[in-house]
Amino acid sequence: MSFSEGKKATRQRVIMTELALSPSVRTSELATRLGVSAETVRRDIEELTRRGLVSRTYGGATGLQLGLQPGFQDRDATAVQERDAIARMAVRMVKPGDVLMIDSGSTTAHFARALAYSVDGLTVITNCLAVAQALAPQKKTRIVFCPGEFSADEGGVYGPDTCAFLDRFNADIAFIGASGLTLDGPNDVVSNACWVKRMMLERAERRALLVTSSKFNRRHLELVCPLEHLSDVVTEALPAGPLADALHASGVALHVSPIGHSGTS
Amino acid sequence: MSFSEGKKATRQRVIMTELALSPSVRTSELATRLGVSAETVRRDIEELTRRGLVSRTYGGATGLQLGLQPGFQDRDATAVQERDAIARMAVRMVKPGDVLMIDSGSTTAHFARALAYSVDGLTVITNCLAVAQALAPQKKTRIVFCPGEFSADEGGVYGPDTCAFLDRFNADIAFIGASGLTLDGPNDVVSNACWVKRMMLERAERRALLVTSSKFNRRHLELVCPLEHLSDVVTEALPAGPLADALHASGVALHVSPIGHSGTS
DNA sequence: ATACTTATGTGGAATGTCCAAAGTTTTCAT
DNA sequence: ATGAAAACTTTGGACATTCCACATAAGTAT
Repeated sequence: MSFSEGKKATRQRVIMTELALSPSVRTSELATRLGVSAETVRRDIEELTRRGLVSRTYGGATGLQLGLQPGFQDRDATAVQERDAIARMAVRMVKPGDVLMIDSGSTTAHFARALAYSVDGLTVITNCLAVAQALAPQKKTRIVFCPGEFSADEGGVYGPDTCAFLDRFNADIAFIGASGLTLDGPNDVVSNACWVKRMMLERAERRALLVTSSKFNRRHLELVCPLEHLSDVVTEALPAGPLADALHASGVALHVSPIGHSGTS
Repeated sequence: MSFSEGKKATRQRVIMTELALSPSVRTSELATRLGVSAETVRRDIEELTRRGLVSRTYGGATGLQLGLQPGFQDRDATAVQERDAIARMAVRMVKPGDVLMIDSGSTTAHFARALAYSVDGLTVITNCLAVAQALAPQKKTRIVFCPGEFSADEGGVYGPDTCAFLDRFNADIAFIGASGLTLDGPNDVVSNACWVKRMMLERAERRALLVTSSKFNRRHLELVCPLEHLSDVVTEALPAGPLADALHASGVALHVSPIGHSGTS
């Protein structure tokens, strides 16, 4: 049983630690600090870069943008325009003084950003780090954060504690996201997330789903709830075929916000 | 009526934008892209660095650690070396598998970043956004987040919910920060924060205070606890005079980590 | 216009970085 | 032990970046 972990691994761990403390490191400094040649450090950095843990620069390396969580930000980078459009449309559902529940997810985080400087006097209950962060600068918004186990992939907290906590509150509107939307209803990959969504829906007067049209007809592990449980769906393109019919039949209010109102670089 | 904002300002804005998109920029590339000499870009970067907006590197610049709130950030920008030293020292108190409670604050956030890639298999209970964010990429760490009202200034959650939640757990070590440290003990400006700190101290085996020496003998609104309640104090310079005596008399283990072991820019 | 401050460009010396090739040490399986 | 592979250091030359002093340009107030 090896208790040590190999010199290379140790070195690279030091590099990562250093990088967590300051935004950039220099090859030469690391070399002296680690007592190895610059070439070795270069190789280490090269390897870490290949593994996607750091970003190489001339003369050293930098950590990658924090909040660039693999699962989270990946999705966040794509479809910015779509999410913008949805966010803008969803903001119009909110009026000053409302109590909102906002689910974790990249679309809902976008929504929170749009909300921050648009509506005053809100109370927002969320399990999502990015949402809290987005709303934080707006002092007139009260933010209640849920307890739970933090998941880096989702950028939020989950678990029984989260659900039990949510159960104590009443909200005007719940805004949730989803991995997919089918005739059955919204679904998600992660079971824990489903429970949180369900709880939010249960405790809110209006129940809005925020999804990009790319999620239409995508079926994932677990169904969040039947379509009829939703009161509103906000998206950026008209659904077609059976899904459109099902939405209509369920009495869901459909908010469609075509892209292209304001260019975000 | 100036509609434009001056060439320099525009240039620097471009630099910031570029930096928001990729973790680092190169002087040479910016120079050609902006159509100015490298010397000018260098001067721009230098100025941005002085303003605390970017961090200069050899050959370019990188953005600074994201995820730190404004009020938070302000304090964080200062005394980086001190906090680094403290963080490194504090990390040595932690062993794999420990259960930690980490308070919100800029020093503790720094500590969390240092911890992220240094020790495996931790469970961290925290009320601080930045701490969760720092630890998130390290998959082997379990992060439990407290409920509560989110305070943008402090970058964490507070309130009765927070305290009640903490009361359910037992930890090996609690790491707390403070606004000041006097003969009486650690104190803080914000009453809510004090309660959280107290609760953490109460639920942990070892009780460590992380403070920069600039906090010595500073008296603020509320006393967190008497000196004797602490088991460890981690700082970067030896306290002097009565404070030193008091610490010694209280049986507190003092960990001093002088600055300058590893030059980080 | 003139004087003054601020921005920007230029050139060269000093220093730092990169890369590849070759030599040395360490590690490890047999 | 022994040989082979992996890891590391060294070396030297090509190239990039920095720094500094000074020249030039642009903008501002008098």
